Amino acid sequence: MIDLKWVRAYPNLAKQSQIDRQEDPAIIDQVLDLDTQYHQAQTKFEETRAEQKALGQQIASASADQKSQLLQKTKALAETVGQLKLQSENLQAQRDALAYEIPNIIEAAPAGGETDFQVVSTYGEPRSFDFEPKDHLDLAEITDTIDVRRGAKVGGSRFYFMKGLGARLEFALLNMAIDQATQNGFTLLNTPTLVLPEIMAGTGFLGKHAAEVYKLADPDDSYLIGTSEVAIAGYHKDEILDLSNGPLCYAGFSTCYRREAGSHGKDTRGIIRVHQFNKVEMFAFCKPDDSFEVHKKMLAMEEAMIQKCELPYRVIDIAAGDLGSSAARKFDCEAWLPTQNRYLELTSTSNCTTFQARRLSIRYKDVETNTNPVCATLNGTLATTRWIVSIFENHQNADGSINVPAALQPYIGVKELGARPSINS
RNA sequence: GGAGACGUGGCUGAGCGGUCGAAAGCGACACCCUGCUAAGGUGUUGAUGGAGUAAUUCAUCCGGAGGUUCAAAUCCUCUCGUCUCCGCCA
Repeated sequence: MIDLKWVRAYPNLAKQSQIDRQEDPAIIDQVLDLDTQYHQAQTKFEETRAEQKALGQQIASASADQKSQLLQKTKALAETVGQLKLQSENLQAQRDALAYEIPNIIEAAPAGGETDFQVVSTYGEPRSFDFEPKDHLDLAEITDTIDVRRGAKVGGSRFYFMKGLGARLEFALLNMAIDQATQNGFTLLNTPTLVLPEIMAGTGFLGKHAAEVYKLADPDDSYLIGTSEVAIAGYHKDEILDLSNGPLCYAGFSTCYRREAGSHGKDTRGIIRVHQFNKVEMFAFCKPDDSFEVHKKMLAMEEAMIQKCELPYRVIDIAAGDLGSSAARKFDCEAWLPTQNRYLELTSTSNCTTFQARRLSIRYKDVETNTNPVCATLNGTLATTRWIVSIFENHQNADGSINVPAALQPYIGVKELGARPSINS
């Protein structure tokens, strides 16, 4: 949720943020109007309630004949108090419901929609092949490392089996990510993959993108997480954190589930877009002022990982209109995909500023001012199953075998994923 | 899944329906004393929201949600969580 105090102070900036996001700016005035109404109602309630309490005190020490008089008075007052309370609560609920719909205030992101991103940097050159490169699915069949057909038989479309060295490569990648995260001071967390509704709502995934999330059927009301970001954000729900030693950084490992509801026909081949995958995700809780620096660090760690995998890539600054509701700013790393002649998103790191923490009531102890301000949260991908697509395509050989990047070799124990003799011959 | 116990402030732990935002202890912080260390003394010490330049002041919060009452941490109902025993089981 956005900071209503801030919106009250800077309504025009809030409106500009909405415009940059290509959203309706009128909602700002609407929410401020409800906020004013709520405060008026609340004040009225508090005054009346104070009166009621004062009278109540008198009753305790009143003599018998005074008592019955006072009781009559307070009974009537109690009813008024009840009504005023109800009015105030209704207005508050209305205000909050509206405020919940407002996405985070953007932070220096380029204005515009999906195609208005800015390229921040590029690294490496797309490899030129002296043979016709195969796509990751053909390579998967040749090396017998990913079984999409049987995945569909068992789990339906967009499911797959990682097999043999393919499965090993996945673990290798994730383990390398875990090592890098740990070496950078991130604490490893293996998280729940089912979470309660309030956790899902708190991270901002139940707004407009609720259709992307799996929900369990009736007697159970939990959700399957689409990223461990959800679980880690919830990890410190309702807590006051000690950030005196710097940001609290976690690396969450989890399986992730996505319905991919709005993406029929997109990336249908292979494992680029699937319902289930594994991911190591970075997550940080920090002071809002530190969030920009932490954001840079996460981006740098993502780039280091991709470089270890020896993939050509670029970094883009996502445009405001393409940001999720929680993010104030987002950088994606996209690796080159030779057979599609385009870049494919491998990582994404968002600064959610105080948006998630406010919803989840996560604060930190500020010893200087002796207050507990809301903290900022950030997240960033460190490695996923999807990276294998890019590794396959960029490191393939003419016979369909795949070279394992040097940095990954210690984790998997082989230098290449060999072509199957039956297909090779 | 069945039976029972419990859920209070950073922690431990009291709390008759009104004077309880809540005793006490610990911890933390400040100051004092003591020639180091250690110990001792005194005081301060919850959060959120509103009003005020401010001192201050009002309201709300005792797992959560309802209810009874003029008044609820205290009574009632439901719910969640923790622990113990049993059943089942990776």
